[in-house]
Order: sequence, then structure tokens, then C-alpha cells
Amino acid sequence: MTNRSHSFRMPDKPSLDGIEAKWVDVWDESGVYHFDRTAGREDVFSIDTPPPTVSGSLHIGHVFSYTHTDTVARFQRMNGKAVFYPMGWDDNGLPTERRVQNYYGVRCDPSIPYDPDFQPPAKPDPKRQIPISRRNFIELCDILTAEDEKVFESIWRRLGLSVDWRHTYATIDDTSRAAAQRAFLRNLARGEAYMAEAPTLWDVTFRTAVAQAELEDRERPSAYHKVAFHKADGSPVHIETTRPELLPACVALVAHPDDERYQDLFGSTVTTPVFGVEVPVKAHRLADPEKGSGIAMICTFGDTTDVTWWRELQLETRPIIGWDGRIMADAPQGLREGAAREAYDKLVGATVHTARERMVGMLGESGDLVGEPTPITHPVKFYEKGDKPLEVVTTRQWYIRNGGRDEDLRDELLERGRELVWHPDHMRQRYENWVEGLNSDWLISRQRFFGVPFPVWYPLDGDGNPRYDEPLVPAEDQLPVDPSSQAPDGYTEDQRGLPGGFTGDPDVMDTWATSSLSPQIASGWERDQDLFERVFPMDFRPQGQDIIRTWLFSTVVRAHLENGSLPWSTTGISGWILDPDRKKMSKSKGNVVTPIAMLEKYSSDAVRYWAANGRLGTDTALDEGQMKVGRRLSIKILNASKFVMSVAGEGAASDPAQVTEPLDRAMLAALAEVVEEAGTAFANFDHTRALERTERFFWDFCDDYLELVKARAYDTESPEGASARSALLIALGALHRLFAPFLPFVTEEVWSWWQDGSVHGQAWPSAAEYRTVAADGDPAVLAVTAEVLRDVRRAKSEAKLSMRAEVERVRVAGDRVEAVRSAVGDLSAAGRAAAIDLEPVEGKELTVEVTLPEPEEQQ
RNA sequence: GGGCGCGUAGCUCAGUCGGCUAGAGCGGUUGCCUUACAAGCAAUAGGUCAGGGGUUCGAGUCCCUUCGCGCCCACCA
Repeated sequence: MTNRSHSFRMPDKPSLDGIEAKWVDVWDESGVYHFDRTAGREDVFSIDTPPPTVSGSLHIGHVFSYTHTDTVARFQRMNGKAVFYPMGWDDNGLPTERRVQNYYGVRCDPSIPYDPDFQPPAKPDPKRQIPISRRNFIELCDILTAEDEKVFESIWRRLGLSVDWRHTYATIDDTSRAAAQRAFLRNLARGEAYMAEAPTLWDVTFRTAVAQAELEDRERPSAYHKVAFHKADGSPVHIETTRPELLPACVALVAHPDDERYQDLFGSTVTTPVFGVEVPVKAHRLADPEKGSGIAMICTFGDTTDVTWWRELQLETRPIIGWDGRIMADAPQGLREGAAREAYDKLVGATVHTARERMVGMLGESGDLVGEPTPITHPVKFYEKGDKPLEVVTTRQWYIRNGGRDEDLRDELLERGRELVWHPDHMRQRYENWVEGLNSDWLISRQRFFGVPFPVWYPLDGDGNPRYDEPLVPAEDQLPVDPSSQAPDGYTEDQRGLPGGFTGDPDVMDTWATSSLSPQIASGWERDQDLFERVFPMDFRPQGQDIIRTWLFSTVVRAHLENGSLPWSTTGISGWILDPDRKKMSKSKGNVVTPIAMLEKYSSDAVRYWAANGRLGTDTALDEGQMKVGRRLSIKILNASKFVMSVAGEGAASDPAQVTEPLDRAMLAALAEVVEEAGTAFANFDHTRALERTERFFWDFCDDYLELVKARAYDTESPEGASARSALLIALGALHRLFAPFLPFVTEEVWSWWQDGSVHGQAWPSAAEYRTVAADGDPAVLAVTAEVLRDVRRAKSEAKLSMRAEVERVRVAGDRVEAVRSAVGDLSAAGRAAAIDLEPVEGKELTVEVTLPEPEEQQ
């Protein structure tokens, strides 16, 4: 706080028009949001910004949560921290592939050679996608994502995010690929990553394996089919199944060991209907006597429970569903001859759906289908991005240990979850539920094209078979590598695919395998050690509640394994955006609102105001009404600032020593409280409370204090006038800074009318300083005086008079009248009251009696 | 089946350690061209704090319970 005199440069007609474009450019040139690389770790506040998926469209939900983070970033910056606020772009993986396919009308066919002259069709035909090579496809991905990133960046800038745009990354760029490959190689070296051939949940549309974290249940119609198996004597054993088409894949029946009905069957065999394959009857605790007939058929594989039974009971394997989701041409063992083969051949090549119909037909003919199928609906596992039910297919995949098969690691990760500070705290439950429910390690390989390739090759033996147990890996300084176009050390490219040569691992990593390293990637891990030491582990991870099990958990796993620490100390989980009908907004529901129109209609600050009113973890409805309020607040800040400056007059001082009047001191005492509360709230990631307190104070400041003191403030002769002017300017300087995290554009605008430099580079106001200026100031003086003023206004309003109407007399009585005594002059001026009587009465509530002139005297 | 959150004015929401007569904004109503702001200002009506029970001098707040809404996890014949 300085006691210098000010000059004012405010316009006659303040306006919000065009302030976004104006200040975005100024900020970019001045570098006010640049990270100070000389700051030590304790002076840094670092943010692990969620990299938005650039292939999707930005929607209002993004604006919501990114605004929350930005208000905290701006507070921390004003609070003296060097804020490390990078931005990432998630352009990895399936969403980009799909967008490129649709945008250009192409599809990737890895068997096609690269065409350096390829040009995408001018008019893409979505029904006839042109097959192109993997390299051509990836080039198109790069082109399109670069364009998408530009669009995103311009929206973020317009929203006023105080990102340091020199620090950006993309999840598919060289840095990220190198980091993902380096982390993987280290996981591999430490035994945390491993390859296994095992039954895997498989999406038949995308033809890729998917991880537990990417599953979701969907209710689907189905039907119980009651099917007869046969004992040796020909008598039937009835099972119920929703998947009769898997009958040729049946390897056993299973019932609960205590189930009375099946005791004599355990240890014996039965034959499958139609195919006549002999399968054992086994006992297992997971079989539920209540379900169906209490005895189930086990197939390889209908679901994950089948996998458990198959593994624990050491059953045979009869796979019948191929990677494309159709019944494979090769009949499984036991069905390769005779009638069984004949029946199986009727299913070959069919989709699951068709195979089911045919199987039901065959069961009907053989008389083994009992009664009609009973329709039910039941939950079925889907890949979250897919639209066909998942199958279970045996494939070779890479995994990273995540505690799914290891109690000790699981406990360590649960402990990390408890170490982490959560806002709101109850979100930790989601993490614990998830970690406690893990049933497998993290499957990170995907059979896709656009992604980070595994940095691994395999030697080929004399017959040309890969030696999976002897993977060849690059040195870290060679990263990133593409094993499909580069040869490993010791080999040359012409040995690719030949016996005695080598082959590259064909898969790419799950997108989370890269984004789980976002703190390391952004912090310069193994790339810029100086930066890394200043910002890692990071301070804050903002993110959505829907990706706790994926992004948050996997990031904790990677940092725990690689760095032996949490990746950040605090996480803030934002809520959903609901449309005005309180439905969750999502692309699939088609109720997504894009932010541009809102920003244009209400201004960026107004949209930010709406967002800032949503607390972390709380679902918030899209409410244009709040944006209108935000716009009104912004305009009010323009007008009130202009007014204070014009009242103060050119050359006015904001001199603490001049603040002598009790009413002015009362206002500053109240301000000190607000500054204190807002700062504390912000430090605790409670931006909503900080805004609410600031806003409350500001409206009271405008409605009451400003009205009370404006007459006095015009008086340039007396010390009382100087007291008001200094207090007004001191409060204005505080208000501009208190609002700056929320309304960066309008606060910068008004700041520029009377101060040098950016408001966003200023120190957060100090409660202690205002307390010192307020000295013996008692907030009650302002509060009670305002209360009396309100009574005067009410009297005029009820008499349907203008607020300008003269008042003959105001009589104030009660136990708090002394608080008003020092402000009688201001009260008289603001209320246009000729006389004000004060009557102290101990123990009596304040009463205000307003005497208005007779109506005829008003003429 | 296990767990989490929510339910306060017509609407959207605050309400911090249990403590004045339960608050705000929007919307409604009644007024006001008032020397910053009519995209403004002033005033005003509107409440069984989901229901029931309990603890307490005192409960929107703590405990039990019922109902409703939303979500997470697990199950998946």
C-alpha cells in the first residue's frame, strides 16, 4: 500500500466489449504468466493440468473445471508463488484415430506400404474409407491434431487461463513418447512390467484388448435358455445359460460344493448336447445354488468368471471366438470329427448373434432345449468406447503391476491414497473402492496404430518364431524408437521378419500408459533435471471424478514405482456439469453446450463467474442466469471503479495516514476480514468461498459505503473528505486484486486505469495492512449505519417516493445507536435527512422512525 | 451385495466447532430517470431446513431410522 497520489485514465463509457482480445495480447507480450525458473521448490506451485482430448470438442464442462484451477493458480501467483502451469494435449489413441477416419475418410491398413505422395480425398466418403498405410495414417493424425490444438489454445486464452504457453506438451510428441518408453523400460527392468499370454477382455469392433479400468456395465436384454446335458445313463442334467452359442466351447459344468442336488455328479462326466463332448462336473465355491438350476456350464470363455474357473480347476481350452468376434473356422479339440464337426461348421464365420440363433435351432432339433427361453435383462461388460459386448480372447499382452495380484503393492498404493490430500475429501473413497476391487494387473498393450509403440523387438528363431522370452530393448538415449521401422542394435533392417532376424513388437501402449506420466512429462523428467527438481512432485492435480480409477490411479502407480513418491500432494476433483434439466452433460446424450457462444454472449469473466460458483466435487447445472449475474458484476466493477476514481479526483492520494473517520476505518476493518477469509479459503482450494466473501463485501461497499461517503468524499477542503478518498482508493486497490483470480479481464482493465503493470502480477492484499490502517475501526459502525440507511430507504419506498426525497427527521433509538453517532453526517447526506436524533436505550433493539414531509410539501 | 454424496424459498445454491429472528442470487411483486451504473437502483413477499425418532439448555447442523435422487465398486449361469 503506497501513499502516493494517483492519476486516473478511465474512459467515459466503460465497456466489456473487446477486453478479452485486448488483454490476451498484452499478457502474451508481457509474459506475466511465465514460470520463474529461478524459484526453488518451496517457492513453486506446480499444476498437473489435465490434457484435454483435442480430437473431441471442447464443451462447457471443460470451461467449468479449468476455471477452478485457474482461480487457484492466479491466487497462488499473487500469493508469491512461482506458478508452474503447463498445458498438455491428449492426442493419443483411439479418439484421434476415429476422428482422422471420419475427417479424412480413410482407415489404417498396416499391410499397405507407405505412399509419400498420398493426399486425402477432398470429399471424404464415410461409407467408403480409403485404406492407407500406418505411416500415412499417423501423418494425418499429426496434421489434424496440430490444427485441433490451435483451436483449443485460442479458446483457453480467451477464457483467460493463466497458463505458461511456453510449457506445452502433446501425449504423442517425441518427448511424451520417449518418457512413456523410458518409464516402460524401467518398469520392465525392475520386473514391474511383464508379458503374458492369457484370456483377455477383447473388443471385437476395435479388435483390441481393453483394461479393467476401461470397462463399464450396460443393461442388455438377454434370455435364459434351459439346456439338457446328459449323464452316462442318458438322463439329463439341466443348466441355464444366456449364451447357448458357446456350447461348443464348453469345458465343464460347475456347482457349489455344498449343493445337495449335485453331490453324486461331482467327479463324473456328462456330455454336451448336439456336440456330444464329454466334460467333467466340478465343484467350486463361486457357483451360486440360487442361480438358474444351480449348475453352470463353463466355456472358454464367456466371461471373467469362466476364466477364474478355468484357471482354478485347470480345465481344457476350447476357444471358438476369434479376434473379429466371429466363430473361428478351426474347431476346438473334441469337435473336429463326425457329427460334432458337422454341427460346428454350421456356426463357423457367424457373429455371436447369428451363432446364437443357429445354436438354439440345433438344440431345438435335438430336443435338448427345454421350454422357451426366458427373457431377462442383465448387465453386460462393454469397453467404455465400444458398442458391442466384450468377448474374452486369449492373447499375448503387456501388463504393469498395479496391486491387482499383489497384496503388498496394493497396500502401498492404498497408503498413497491416504497420503494424498483430496478436495473434496470423500473422493478418496472412490480411489479406495477401486484399488480394493482390482482383480488383475494393468493391461497396457493395445492392438492399435496411433499410439506409443512398445520399445521392444524379438529375435526370430530358425523357424521364424519370435523369442518372446528374450526381448531386445534400446538404450534410453535412443528413445523414442519405432520398432516397426527401426532395427534393434546388432541387426539391420533387411533382417526384419526373417528366420534368425528380428521382429518389432506390433502393439502400442494404452493411452493411460502415457498420460499416467503427465507429471513427469511436464516436469522435464530425465530431460531437464533442473526444472524437474523445482516442480516435482507437483502441488496440484485437478481432474474429473470419472477418471479416478484411470488417470489418477495410474499416475499414482507410475510415480510410486518410478519416483517412490506421490506425483502431487493434493488433488481437486471437479463435479459434473448438468444441463438445465439436471442431466449429466455428455456427448452421447447430445446435450453438450459449446463454450464459444457463451463467452461471446456474456463475456469470459461472466462465464468464469458462473464456473467459479461451483465447488469442487459438486455437480453444477449450466445456468445462464449466473452468467448474466457475472456480467452484471463485471459491469458493476467497471462503473464503481470509474466512480471512485472520479470522486477521488485527479491527484488523489491513497494515504493510510489520512484515514481518520470511524466509518472509513469500519469499512477497512471489514475489508481486512474479507481479505483474510478469502486468502484462507483459496489456500484451502475453496475458491467458491473466496468469491462469495469478496462479492458480498463488494455489493455492500457499493450499496452502502459508497452512498454514505460520496458527499463527504467530494469535499476537498476537509480532512474528513481526504479520509473518505483515501479509504475509497485503498479499498478499490484491494477489490481489484480480490476479484482478479475470478474476473481477470475486467480487473486488469480497471487496474490499468490507475496502476502500472498487471494486476495479475501483484501481491495478494494483506489483511494485516488493512487492520493497521483501520486501527480502532469497528465494523459495527458501518453495519449499523447501513441498517439505518436501509430503514430510511424503506420509508421512502413505501411512500412511493424517489430516493432523492427529503426527510424531515430520523429518530434512531436502541442500544446500538452509539455506533451511528460518528457517521451522522454521512447518514444525513445519503438519506437527505434534515435532522437525525439518537436516543441510546440500554437493552433495546434498534428502532428507526422516519418522518417524511406531508405530501403537499413535496410538490 | 458393499460404499459415497445429496435433499434448505418457485429455481440455483450458501449455511465453517451445535449458539441471535435460517441467508444470498435469480425469478415474482411494488416503486424510483437517483450527478457511477435503467444491461441500473431501492424496497418487499416467499421456509414444516425430505419424513419420523433421539441426544442437548439449545439441532438445518450430531446420532438412529424411513423415503427420494445421483454416483462409485462388486456380482454377471
